[in-house]
Amino acid sequence: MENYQGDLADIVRATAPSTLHGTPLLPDSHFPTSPIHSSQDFGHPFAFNIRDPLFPNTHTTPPPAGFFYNSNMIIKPSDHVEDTAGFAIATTAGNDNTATNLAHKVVDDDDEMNRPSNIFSRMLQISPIAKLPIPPACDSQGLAPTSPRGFKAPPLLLSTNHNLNDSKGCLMVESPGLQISSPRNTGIKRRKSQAKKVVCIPAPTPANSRASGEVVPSDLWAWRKYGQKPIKGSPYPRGYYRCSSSKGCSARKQVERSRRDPNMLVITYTSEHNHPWPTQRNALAGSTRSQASKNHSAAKNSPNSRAQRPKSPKEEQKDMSRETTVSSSGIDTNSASVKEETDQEFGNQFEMDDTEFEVVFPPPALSDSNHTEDSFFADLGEIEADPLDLLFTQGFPGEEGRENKVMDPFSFYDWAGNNSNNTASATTSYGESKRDS
DNA sequence: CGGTTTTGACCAGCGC
DNA sequence: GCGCTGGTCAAAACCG
Repeated sequence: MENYQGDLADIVRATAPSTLHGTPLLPDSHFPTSPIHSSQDFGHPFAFNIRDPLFPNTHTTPPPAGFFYNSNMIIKPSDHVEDTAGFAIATTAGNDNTATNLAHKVVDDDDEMNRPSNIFSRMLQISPIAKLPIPPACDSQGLAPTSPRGFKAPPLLLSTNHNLNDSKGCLMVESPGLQISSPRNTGIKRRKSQAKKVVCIPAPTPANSRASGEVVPSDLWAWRKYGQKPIKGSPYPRGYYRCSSSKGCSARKQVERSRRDPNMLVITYTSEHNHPWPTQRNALAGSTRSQASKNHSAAKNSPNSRAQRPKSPKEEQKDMSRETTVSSSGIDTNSASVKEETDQEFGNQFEMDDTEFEVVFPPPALSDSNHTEDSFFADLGEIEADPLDLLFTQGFPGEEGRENKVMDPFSFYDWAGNNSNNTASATTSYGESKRDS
């Protein structure tokens, strides 16, 4: 998989779970042996003729399974998709990337569709024909139906704005309960239409959250936070990150919690990386602040202030604690619940223009986490036994600091930044030099 | 010292 | 044109 790169790869690499139901996630050949890719590999994430970390299926070479890549995020016009999706990813695209095209391209490889999924693979899926009750999911605002399991929500509409004949073309998911990015539907951003990818993922554990309660899902890209804003209608602020792996890289992402389901994160990727994804995170300065120190810092440095901090760090922490149940191993058992319960697929039909699609979401994280915990950890056992575990215990070539560290299957959310056990921070510490000062 | 995060200020898009 | 809102800038603080 020397050809793929990007967020997915990052996550795949950082994600230990490699089996589900005892099935290997992917052939070894699907795993990258090197994080370094040819220059052609780091093109526009939204172009379908090049390798897109979030849309591996659009490429001729089978992408590595797992997470985004694992076909898990599938938009498929008519075929029934049995595979499970990792996350819902809505992509805005330019020119020929109509939703339909997108859909067809995305599902080009049926093998990918049927590839077994990983532990996260069922968190949120898009598949064609399920006729199931819709579980909580994210919209562009991270809105998720708060309905209990079995709740039947209105159909989702995934459509393309055909009024835009250029890069403004947007893939939209429209629904009272789900809605993914749109130029005019200004949930994420309303400025110049920009290619975006919206990804919903389960929120990282509090261990991976910042003192403010902000969670920082991470990938191999190095992100530097450059801003945070309170979002109207949402109790959670949105964090703004830009790629710090390379000077001049315009890749950015926005991270915010789902309003209705705080356990879900909505990550919006904009622009593209113009460089290979980093082989290592070399800069630790400012990036390895321990949670404790962060808490301290936060407490010390956050005297005020504006709505960016709707709650004090402590309050946020409390909230986080309430929102997620963390096992002694630091694993978010709510996520575990999701993982476990997603065995029952929930679907929701939507359409993309004249093509019908279906989004399958994970079931809500139920309160009876105890119920799921056992099975979850049972699955962890599987994970640990998986050969791919090597990838996460020994790391990849060139990944100093990761070797010999058994990664929390959820730790991919933050490879280090906020977890002192890890040495690198996905949201920190890479190449971009400080603004000349 | 070089990197990050924090956060107040500013800018720009959009609706009215 | 104005106000609202989201996105970005950049100085200061912080960390290893």
